[in-house]
Amino acid sequence: MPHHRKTDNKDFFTRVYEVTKLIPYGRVTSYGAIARYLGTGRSARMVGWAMNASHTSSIFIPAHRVVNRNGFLTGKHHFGNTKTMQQLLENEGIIVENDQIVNFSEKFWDPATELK
DNA sequence: ATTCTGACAGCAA
DNA sequence: TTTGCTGCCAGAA
Repeated sequence: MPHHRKTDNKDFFTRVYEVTKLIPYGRVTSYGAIARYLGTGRSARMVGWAMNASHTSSIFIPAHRVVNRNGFLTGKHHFGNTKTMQQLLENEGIIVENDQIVNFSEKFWDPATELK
């Protein structure tokens, strides 16, 4: 990919969504893990941007399954209600205490090792 | 064209 | 252990 234009930017968001959609029900991953899987390991913040934009997408993107590297629900304020993200996770059997996922290592799904 | 901003992550203190 | 700073880089407050 020699060039990097607007269409490519859109591809980045699309690629982020593609990976996000593959996160299994009841599992979670991190912004950085998605970034690394896409080969842009230093663009974790951009993954956050993509999650923010995903809410306006007509396609369902399970953005609630993306948390920070320590399992904290750092994106909770970007859902309609402050409690929404946690509720969505709890609906999938994930336990959240003090904005952090319990047994995070067991729930963690790393695209780099799970996808081939 | 320029500047500002973050749903992060890593590391220095 | 915890906090604070810095690099990051695509969008647009």
